[in-house]
Amino acid sequence: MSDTGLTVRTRVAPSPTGDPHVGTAYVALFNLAFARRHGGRFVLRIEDTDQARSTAASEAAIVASLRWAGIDWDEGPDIGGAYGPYRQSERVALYREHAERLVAQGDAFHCFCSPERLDALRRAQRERGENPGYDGHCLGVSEEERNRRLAAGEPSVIRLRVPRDGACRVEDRLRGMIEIPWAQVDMQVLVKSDGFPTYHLAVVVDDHLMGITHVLRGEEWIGSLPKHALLYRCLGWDMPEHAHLPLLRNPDRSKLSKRRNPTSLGYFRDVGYLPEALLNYLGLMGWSMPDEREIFSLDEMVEAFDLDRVATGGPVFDLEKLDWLNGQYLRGLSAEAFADRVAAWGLRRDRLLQLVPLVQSRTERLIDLAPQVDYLLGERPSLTAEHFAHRTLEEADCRRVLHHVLRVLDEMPEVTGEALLARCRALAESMDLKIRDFVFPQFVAVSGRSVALPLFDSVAFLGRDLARARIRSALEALGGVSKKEGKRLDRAFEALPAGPADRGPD
RNA sequence: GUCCCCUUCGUCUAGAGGCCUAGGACACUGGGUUUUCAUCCCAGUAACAGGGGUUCGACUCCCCUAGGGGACGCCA
Repeated sequence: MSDTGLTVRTRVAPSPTGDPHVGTAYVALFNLAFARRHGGRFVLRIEDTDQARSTAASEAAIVASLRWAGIDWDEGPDIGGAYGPYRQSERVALYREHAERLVAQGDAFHCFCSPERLDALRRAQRERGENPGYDGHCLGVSEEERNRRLAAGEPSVIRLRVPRDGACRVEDRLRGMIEIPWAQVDMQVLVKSDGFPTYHLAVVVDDHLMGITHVLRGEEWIGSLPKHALLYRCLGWDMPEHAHLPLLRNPDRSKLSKRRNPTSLGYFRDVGYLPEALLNYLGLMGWSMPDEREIFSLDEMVEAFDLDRVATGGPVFDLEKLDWLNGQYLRGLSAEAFADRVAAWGLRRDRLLQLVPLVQSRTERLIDLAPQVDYLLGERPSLTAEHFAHRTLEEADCRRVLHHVLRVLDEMPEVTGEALLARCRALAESMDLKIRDFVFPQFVAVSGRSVALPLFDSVAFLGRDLARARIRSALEALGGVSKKEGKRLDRAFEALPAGPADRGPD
């Protein structure tokens, strides 16, 4: 609060491990609005402490997407600031230093347990019906032994020492006092064996060092609150005020996920939502204007923002209302502005250039161009099961193919025509299908017809998210995939020789 | 399973004990304007999860139950 006399500082801290998520923009919006409202500063910090999954490409995409959405930060990895660096991989020494201090104080300890042991431990605990958690095995390691094993280069991590009795009480700005028994809190790893910190250590150290006064983050973090509170205490720091925002939900009320819905900011851009409409819509999720106005700009939201008006129930991310809102914005544009938006969206030269290799050889008169690319520049027709009638493939086969392709799409780090072709060739072969047949349901799903421009290039042009949405909707047209069938298909996919690579995060 | 969070129309929400015969928006239905369609305008259907308290009075406060969600990783 501004009444603390301190400058309000908030941050959003995405992890660069995948496509830019609409939830990131949502949390960023609230942090931004709160900071601006109180004349404070809003910071972008990149949490790239997972060396295996973080990529520079993802970071770049996130930065670009947030900017596209209209989110602006005062400090960040791309623009610098007084509290840098703003990329956690560049702050490792800092975490190390604090971790060592915690070890010296006896608040943390080295652990030499192998992943295999921990795995077996957790399995056994679950079998016994106990809560999985570290058993304190290395708590008994003497200082001499520890130093010897460390000197010998034995792999180790640093864990937080957590009290066993009592409960941790922390005030949440939105939900009031939250009390969690310490027995529920695991002895969390703070420093991994690669020397990198985990989220829990890094977030506390950075939020403190960067002068963050208010942490507005997703509800999913409530369970980690005790660890963070304990770290603040052990390090002798004041804890920033915490407010856990509700989680955006799928229509079935589970946490919004890319497996069930479009979640990538790129999707919203490619389909043609205006960033100001998207931001407005996100502002309607769990928050309302004092006068109940539903159409408002970012500036208007900033002016009126008040944490007391944040609701705690998880809002369903409902595309229908977003569509209406986007329509309001689109219709409100001048003819000039509208034309500019259309051009910037789909008729850019670079975008058109991507189309040329697909259409040039098939074109005799320019007027014939539009019908060829209709499904690439526009929505494809809606489908029914009849669209999938095929001389050899049954509906069940089509479902199987589409489901598996969806999995492939999820797993590919980058969707290119060539990569997709290679992947689908292998998949078709291991499913004992001719590529020609394998490709049929995809043509229908993606283009709405069985004959269209080259499939894989079409998918690449549309992009992962749009393609995913169309295949999902095709699957619906085929009667939908029940939870049970989904599991069965997942298993079938995983059993295929050309099956899965690593599945990405949501 | 354990812990935690949440619960107003199908959906987003207003409501901080009497102003509530529960308001608005999307969606839906009906009507009007319009060369079709859309826009736009008007009207309508539709909710306080259930049960106990507290109180003169509960959507609003407390408790229990139910339902939903999240977390239980060398991921964030």
